[in-house]
Amino acid sequence: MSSAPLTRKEQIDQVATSLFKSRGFAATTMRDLALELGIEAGSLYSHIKSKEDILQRVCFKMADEFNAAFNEVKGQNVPAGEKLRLAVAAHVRVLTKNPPAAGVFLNEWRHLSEPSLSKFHDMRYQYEESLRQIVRDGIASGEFKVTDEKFVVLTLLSSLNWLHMWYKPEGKMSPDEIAEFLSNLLLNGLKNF
Amino acid sequence: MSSAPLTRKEQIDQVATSLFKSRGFAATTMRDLALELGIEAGSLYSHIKSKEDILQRVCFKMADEFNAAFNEVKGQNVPAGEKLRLAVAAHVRVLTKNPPAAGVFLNEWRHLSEPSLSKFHDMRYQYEESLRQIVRDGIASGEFKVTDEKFVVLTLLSSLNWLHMWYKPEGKMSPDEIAEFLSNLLLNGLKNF
DNA sequence: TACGTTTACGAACGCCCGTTAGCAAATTTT
DNA sequence: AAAATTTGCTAACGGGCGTTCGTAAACGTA
Repeated sequence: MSSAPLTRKEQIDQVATSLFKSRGFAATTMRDLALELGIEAGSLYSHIKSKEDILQRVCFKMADEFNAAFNEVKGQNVPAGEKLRLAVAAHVRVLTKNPPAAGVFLNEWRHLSEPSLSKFHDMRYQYEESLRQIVRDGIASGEFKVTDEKFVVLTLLSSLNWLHMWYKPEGKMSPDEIAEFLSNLLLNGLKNF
Repeated sequence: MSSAPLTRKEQIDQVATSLFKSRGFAATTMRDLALELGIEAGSLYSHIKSKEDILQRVCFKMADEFNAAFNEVKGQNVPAGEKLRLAVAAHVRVLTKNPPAAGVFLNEWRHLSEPSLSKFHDMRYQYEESLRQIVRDGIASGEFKVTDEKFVVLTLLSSLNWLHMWYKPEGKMSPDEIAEFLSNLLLNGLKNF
């Protein structure tokens, strides 16, 4: 359970991520960040290219993790309901593994500049589209009674993506239990939970 | 259907709200705002006290609207499921009546400074607590099978509060239809919609 | 016509921002 | 031990920020 030794650059990314999440990207200054690390602001530039450089690294690293987790689900040959359950679990697992990075990924991506911003948009669209496909399959097979798969996926992601706001690793529910709870709630509803 | 003539101050609030929502509070400059209004930055201060002054007005005005809409639901003597349905409808109605203001209320409140920030936190806690009470009543009466009312309310609000991100007044669904869709999804689930 | 109010201008203020440059320790590699 | 690399400092840059100030048109009202 020992953590690998972080390079200075990784330390910077990590501390910046936590500041970006709690104060926002725009409201976090390089001097704040340096102070947190016990060095001077100018010293940061021995390790990083720019402030946005950090943001890009965090955002695309998280995007990769979401995709990797989801790709393991995609291939499986199971009913839509079960596949959605697995997708939710994968999503929750990534979200809870690194809540600060998840927060930056979800809320601060809009401070990316082009062409990173467009690339980010594209990746997110693909991810959502894959989820919509699962819901469409469930509708086609009669498993889901709903008709508007866009609306369903938006609601699904919305309810998942606030998790990082209140999730605490030391809380009483594990990521898997959270995933199960959310799956049940969304698939069966409050009345038939 | 004619709109009342806006005072200059109300115009400023309105334009600022839309900028705060699309660019964020911190990334919106007074010079941006002035440009949008066709005046100089200094001229703004003939009408407003400060940049945060605008933010406060938007946030607390929205908070009042949420409370007002919810208070009409609170008093009604109906089963928990029905009451939750009404609360969702009320919430959606406020959310969709002014999406930019809703966006600022939901995402930019953290740029409030004390004591406004604490006041805001308190109001939101009260709102959430009222929702939790409905869920608790539903659990006590056996109407809801779930056990963790905190989790339920967090998920409920999460799925509602992203509405402003994609809702367009000219879209094919009315606020009431959206409310009904969301209520069904949350109460009955994807499988029994 | 005179007067108070509303609305706006344009310049400037003090401050903070991201970033750069040149230099010097410290650390690692050879 | 020498060389190369990593890490950090101090000082400063150009620029943008929210805001203030004194002034002046424009406007509604008497």
